[in-house]
Amino acid sequence: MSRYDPATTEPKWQEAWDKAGTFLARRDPAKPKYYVLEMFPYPSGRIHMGHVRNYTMGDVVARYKRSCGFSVLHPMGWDAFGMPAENAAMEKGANPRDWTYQNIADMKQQMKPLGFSLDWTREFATCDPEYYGQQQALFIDMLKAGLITRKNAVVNWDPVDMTVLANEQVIDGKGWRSGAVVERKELTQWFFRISDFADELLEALDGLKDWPEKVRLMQSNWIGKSRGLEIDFPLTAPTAGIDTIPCYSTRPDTMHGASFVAISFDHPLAKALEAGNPEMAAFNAECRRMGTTEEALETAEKRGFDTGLTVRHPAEGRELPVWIGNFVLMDYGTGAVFGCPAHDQRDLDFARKYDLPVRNAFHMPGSSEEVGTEALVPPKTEPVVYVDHFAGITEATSQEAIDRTIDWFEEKGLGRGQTRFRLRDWGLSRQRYWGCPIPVVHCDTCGVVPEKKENLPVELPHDVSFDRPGNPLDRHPTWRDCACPACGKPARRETDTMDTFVDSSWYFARFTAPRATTPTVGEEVDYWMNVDQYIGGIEHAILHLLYSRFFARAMQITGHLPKTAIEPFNALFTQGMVTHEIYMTRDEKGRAVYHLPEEVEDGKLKTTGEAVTIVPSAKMSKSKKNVVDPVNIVESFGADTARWFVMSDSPPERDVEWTASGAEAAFKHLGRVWRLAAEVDARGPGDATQDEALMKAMHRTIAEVRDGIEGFAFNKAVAALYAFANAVQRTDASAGAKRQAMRTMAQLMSPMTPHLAEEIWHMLGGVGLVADAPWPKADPAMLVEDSVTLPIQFNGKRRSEITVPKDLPREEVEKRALADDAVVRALEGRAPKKVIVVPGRIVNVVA
RNA sequence: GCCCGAGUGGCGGAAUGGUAGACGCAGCGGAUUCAAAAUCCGCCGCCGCAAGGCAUGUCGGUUCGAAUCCGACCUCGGGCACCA
Repeated sequence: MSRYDPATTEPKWQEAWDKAGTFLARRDPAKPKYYVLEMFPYPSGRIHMGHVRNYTMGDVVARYKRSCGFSVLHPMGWDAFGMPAENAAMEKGANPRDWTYQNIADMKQQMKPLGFSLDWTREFATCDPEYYGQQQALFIDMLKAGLITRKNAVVNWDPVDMTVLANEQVIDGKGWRSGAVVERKELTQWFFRISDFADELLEALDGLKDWPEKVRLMQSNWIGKSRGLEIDFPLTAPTAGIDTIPCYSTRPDTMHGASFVAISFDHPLAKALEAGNPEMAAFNAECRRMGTTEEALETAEKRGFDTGLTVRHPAEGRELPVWIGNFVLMDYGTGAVFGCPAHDQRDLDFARKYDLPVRNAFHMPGSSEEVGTEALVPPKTEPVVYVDHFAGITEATSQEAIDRTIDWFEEKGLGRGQTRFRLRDWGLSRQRYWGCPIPVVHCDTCGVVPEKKENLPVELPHDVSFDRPGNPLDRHPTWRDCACPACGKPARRETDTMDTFVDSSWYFARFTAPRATTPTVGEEVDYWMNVDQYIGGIEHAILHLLYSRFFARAMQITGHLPKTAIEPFNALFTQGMVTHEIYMTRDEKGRAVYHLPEEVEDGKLKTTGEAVTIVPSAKMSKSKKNVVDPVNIVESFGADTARWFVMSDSPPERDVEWTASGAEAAFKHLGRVWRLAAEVDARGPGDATQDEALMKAMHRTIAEVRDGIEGFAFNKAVAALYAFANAVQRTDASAGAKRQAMRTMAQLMSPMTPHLAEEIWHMLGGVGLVADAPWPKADPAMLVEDSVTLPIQFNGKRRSEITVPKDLPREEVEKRALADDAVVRALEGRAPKKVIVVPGRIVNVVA
């Protein structure tokens, strides 16, 4: 062999690892453990470059930690429930279960050649009855522990298809299949009581030192702890048995500027009034068609309807009109707010539109400007001058004024200071087939009864039809029928299934004992939990991670996790996407037509020669056809090339653009490394001590690769390895020193390019597998240089540089700098005002 | 709309208060070759003949010194509770 051939080399070493059981996770009390986990994939059927990047990062960490002497757990599984299987059933007549398992088989076959150091014996899919049966057991335990409740919630309802729609199935307020205008419908559903843990989940964020700051911030804002005031606004004429409208506000200091009260279209008062007012009923009905997302609500045009009722200002006694506002959510606070147009932009827009008064509650010191079209929102930390303030405040920061106003209202008995959270309970019911059945039974005598654990799993029926919309479980001839677990009389199963977020909220714990007949096993979770390093996309920063954090607590309360695992993920890393240019032409009607990268050459279509428009890099997506299939890359260049490329160039947290030239360059480099190893005389003379320059470069590289991997800067580790290859290529060192250098090269590259590393390790006479070799250590003595080059600045601009011995005293450095030609010229005979010497870094002469 | 993040050569990026552009891609020049592929060596921010000047999304500030810290803005990306 005169050239590196991945097609024969890669399978060879994969077989060697398999045969030796190299990557099986074993509980070993003599070693520290390390659990590295990548967010498991949805089995779409094809792996994509995003998967390759995600799993390569995890693999680099797993292999590195293994070399450092840890007992590593690095498992893989499938997040297998979800809507795409049902869509495939509707579109292609596939059975969701068969479709999903075929996809899993396909994806596994595509993933295996990439050579990840996974323990495949622990693989499972969330749609395995052995998995979701244990999830049902967890549900029952959590229900009994009071962690789950039932209440009403609003869903998107398609009145034509008679089915519940997911938010992504609502397009411009219409059902994606039927095109019917979507309605809001209230259903009784199951909820995890996550809001009971709001404060706890918030406080514990501080302890997550190895999570990205941005993720902690996002979670903190999502939980949204606020302190405010609940104030009762008495109706001047009580209506429908309602005599006050309680409002919650985090800015009670603006109460003097209150000029209206807005209630939700779902507020009890609105519901009572609309019965006798067709116009109002029509307005409310329109509001209720708005969709259920916060985004839809916030971006919709602000509209209102005057109820004709008035309330009294609780502190000032004046009358304020009561409006229905399409921007007020019944789920938040009390479903009613007071509007202060002077100090809130949304309220101001609303007031201008409906000609409501605008009153200043305060102004900035030294001014008293009228509010025009822009609300006056002062910074929280600077004092403002309060106008006619009932709580006796004249000048204060808004935070001080908020606190004092809350106290004042509490003293007078007119309001209640409250801490509230934005976080709502987690609705887990889904009106769908392809999910984990909720293990409860509805009995006419006993009501809602949890299934007995010995009857688990409540298994999904296989014989289902998707010939019409809706949940096939509802119309299955026999599945619903069962005996009540309490009284034994005929009863009906719950046909709702669980949100797929439930499946992914505890899978990490299941990997520690994937075949157990209980959800977890004490000694296994005690040893393996927590996940030491979790890696996945930033799109999961809030929901998946927050739900998992809640689940860890709920599992601890129900005895399925130890107290030490209350936060399941010690360290989190969020990686960027893999992107690619988009190639586009237009058809005769001007519509965009997209082309696969392999159909394009030099900016032209290979078939017709037509020039394509190149749209800058975007997330790889099937619809834009800017996808590169990892299978093709592995076939042309080998797994190591794909792995090396996705680790190089871009920092892992940022997006990386896939380019054909970049992939080829990676391939060429691996060939060069192989050649460098092949050229080394495996028995040639010489030893490392004689070639200090090469050995210094080697130790520097050891340190840089270590720092790069530990600091999640794989691109820098790769850059260091490129530089080291250049050093080896250019050296005239002895065969012995080169051999040493290239063996270390094999070790340092092994986390990224494990197959090539095994090959050259073997060529150079390395003992056993490089995967089993202990990680090389950088010798601190080899990392220091004797002299250092210092740039010399004059007034902060670089003018020259001097090379001085490393330990030269500061005064001597200053003396030599001032003697420098460029400095002498710039000083023009003047004396310097100041000379700043930063040892080892820079000299700045200030004149 | 709200919350979070990112913007540096032709391109991906490095430098996280101290020489802006490590390393790689593309490009240019050379060696080798009958020729090509492969490989190797060198050059490579912009303007300028040069001296020098200008450059890290934009504008302003702090500092002896700012890509890095602060303020305002612009653009792009992620999330917004039933996509996974």
